[in-house]
Amino acid sequence: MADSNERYESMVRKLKEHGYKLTHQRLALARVLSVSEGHPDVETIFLRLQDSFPTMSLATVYRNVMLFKSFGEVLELGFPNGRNRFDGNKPFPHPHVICIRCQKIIDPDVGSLKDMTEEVADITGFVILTHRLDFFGICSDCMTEKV
Amino acid sequence: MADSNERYESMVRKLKEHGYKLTHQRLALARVLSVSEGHPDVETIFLRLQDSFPTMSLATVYRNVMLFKSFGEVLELGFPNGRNRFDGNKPFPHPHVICIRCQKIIDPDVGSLKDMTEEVADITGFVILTHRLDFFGICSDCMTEKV
DNA sequence: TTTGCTGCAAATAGTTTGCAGAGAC
DNA sequence: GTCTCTGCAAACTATTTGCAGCAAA
Repeated sequence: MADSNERYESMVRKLKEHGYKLTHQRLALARVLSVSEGHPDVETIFLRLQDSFPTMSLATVYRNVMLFKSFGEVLELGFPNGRNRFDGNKPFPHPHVICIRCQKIIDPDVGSLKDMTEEVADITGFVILTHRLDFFGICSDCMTEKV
Repeated sequence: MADSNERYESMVRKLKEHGYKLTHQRLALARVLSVSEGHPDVETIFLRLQDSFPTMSLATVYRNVMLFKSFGEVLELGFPNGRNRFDGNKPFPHPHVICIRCQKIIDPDVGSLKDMTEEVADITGFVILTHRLDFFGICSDCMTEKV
């Protein structure tokens, strides 16, 4: 896991560089995103912020998560069920392993896709900008649990 | 591309095996899905069906695409924007290359992810059931087009 | 003081569901 | 003739937007 203080500083720097105001809400959100324990969805981020920031609204969470995403400071993982999840700790493409029972998401340390990306570019004539690789399965906790 | 007649027969067989009725709507949908030219979204499938089937409703498309998906006869590609797309021609995990300008999706012929899947299972302790690999970029048509 | 930001509530868009009539077998 | 399926419209859910008041700089 990346150093979350560095991540936080980077987010704050991007706000300043782009001329956005440093509101309490944005700073609190940057704090939560920079840790991003467990790849939270918007609801989870909202709940974590309410602990320290009771007046926070959902709309503000959406607006500012998207703002940080536009700076490349947050990676959005979209899902068909509409509960997208966010990673502000490692905001660059990397593989995910997702438990289809408990929805846990972890980051495995595996080799990069650089070779395959080049192969795909050669074959298809696309200019490849990014990628997404998810493995779906059942985590060991859920495997040992009674049904 | 797989043989679309074989795919169609397979879909019809699954309907019979599971005791579902062979309605005109389901057969027409199976025909469209078995070709799946261009990984259509629900709206596109709906429009294609209306040519030959003017009374078709969107709800019926949704219900039956999901029915075929439950048989493993259709692969759903979910996207954060909510316009999910479907592949009834190759309903098993395979890489996709997606143009972020024109939304075209193509299937590149690249090596499998078998080795990486095993590596991920070893590292994480997950039982890996499926995966998804998408490359995002700009296709050659869109690259040469004027902005 | 100025300008951008937040919170609220209403709007939006894709998808799902309840129900009465239609159709497969 | 029976029982599932369809079409319609309303419901649902995550997200976005308009707007009036608030707060950062």
